[in-house]
Amino acid sequence: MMPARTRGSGCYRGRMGSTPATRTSYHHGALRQALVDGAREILAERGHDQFSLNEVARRVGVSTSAPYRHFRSRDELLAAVAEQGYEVLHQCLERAATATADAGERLLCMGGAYVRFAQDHPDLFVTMFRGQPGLGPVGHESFDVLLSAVVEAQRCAVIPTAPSAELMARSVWATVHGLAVLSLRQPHERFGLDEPAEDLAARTLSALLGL
Amino acid sequence: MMPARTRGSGCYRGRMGSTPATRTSYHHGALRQALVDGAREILAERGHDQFSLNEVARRVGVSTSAPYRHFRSRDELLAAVAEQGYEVLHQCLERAATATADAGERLLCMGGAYVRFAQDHPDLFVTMFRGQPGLGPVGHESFDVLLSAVVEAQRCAVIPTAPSAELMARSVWATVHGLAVLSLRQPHERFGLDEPAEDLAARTLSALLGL
DNA sequence: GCAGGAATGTTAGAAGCATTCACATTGTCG
DNA sequence: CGACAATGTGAATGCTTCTAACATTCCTGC
Repeated sequence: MMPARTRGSGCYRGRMGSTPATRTSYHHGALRQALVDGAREILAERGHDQFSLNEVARRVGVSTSAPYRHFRSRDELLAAVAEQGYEVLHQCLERAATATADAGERLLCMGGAYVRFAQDHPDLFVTMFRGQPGLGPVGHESFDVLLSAVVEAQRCAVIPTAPSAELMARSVWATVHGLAVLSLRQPHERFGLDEPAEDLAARTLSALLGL
Repeated sequence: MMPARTRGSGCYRGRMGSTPATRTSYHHGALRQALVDGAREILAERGHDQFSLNEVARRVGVSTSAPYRHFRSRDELLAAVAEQGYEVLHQCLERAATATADAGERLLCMGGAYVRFAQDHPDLFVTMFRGQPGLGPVGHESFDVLLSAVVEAQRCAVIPTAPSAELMARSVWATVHGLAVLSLRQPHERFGLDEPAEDLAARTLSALLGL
């Protein structure tokens, strides 16, 4: 009944908000992505410890067992969120990488983009680094973007060539990662100074790389 | 009945292992600490996602509601674990700080101690940085140890005095924290090189501080 | 020493969550 | 059009956290 079946994907006309969405057809149409989005909402609102798969289902307007048609487990949904996070991060890094022609400044921009990503999308950032260890394939792509920038900077001799590019990239990643984590945790605890985290990243990276 | 009541604390004669401990008296005697220890065991074995307060209680050999006499909630037990972590970290940092007289080398030792702490006690480390934001009071003490070392190194002019000591300490903390996190997550993924994380820390900090 | 309250532990149970299974509805393809 | 795959539902299981009423033990003031 109800001739509303806009062919699979897209026939979902619930509200974006947090009220239990109303559906017009038996099938949702785009449940998988809706679940990921709903999960992100809840993660952003209540944090990981309060996260509940049942609540995601309720919010999306579907029975609590429906998610299992798309994800084997609650953790797999969170993994999908993390994967989306790696994609967004990858885009942020690539945008930063192409923002400037100077190889040294490029590294600073990328560091800033990393911490800004963490602050703009804490739900994604926390999810990415909470689950099981290991980068997804897209995580490796993100690292490659950084690695290329380091290689290029070494080629231009704007940073020392002393440790290998991989080691140096790892140091850079670790540094900005630490900055991102701590900036999320202790907003400005103890340091009244509210230097934007990206500035702090640029300063720290400058020192680290001898720029 | 049963004249075994070695006066409160200490009358607990369960095994250290993971089998449900047997108790001889009604009262446990040192339940609070036993719960923290049990929690650490489970965290080390199964990780945070599998952590269950009920299981801690079972393992310690006590009913599932007994923990609530000592902790208002499951999270409060985890907070106690985190607090213990900050104490251990503090000791590690102080030991490293007094290991050498050279102000510059001291900073490297402390960085190494930080990542070694994370690797030796991942249960504590993860718990400390998983819960609600903010350092406990003991966390601040740990930071103060680092801050003092930076101040001293600046006084000896072995590191630049350019950014304030607080900012520099924050950079150092962030850097070693990032190294610790990533070393726990990607053991040696992608880098066949298995440079001990402490060496990586020393190298990275040397570059950061211009040592 | 002993009464009685403060600590501490127990049992039973409410409410919520993850997961599964049998079943219902719908899209799709021959 | 008719079967089959995909997708969603309802009910049930066994876990979890947490509360409430009750039991035992410690300890303190008399």
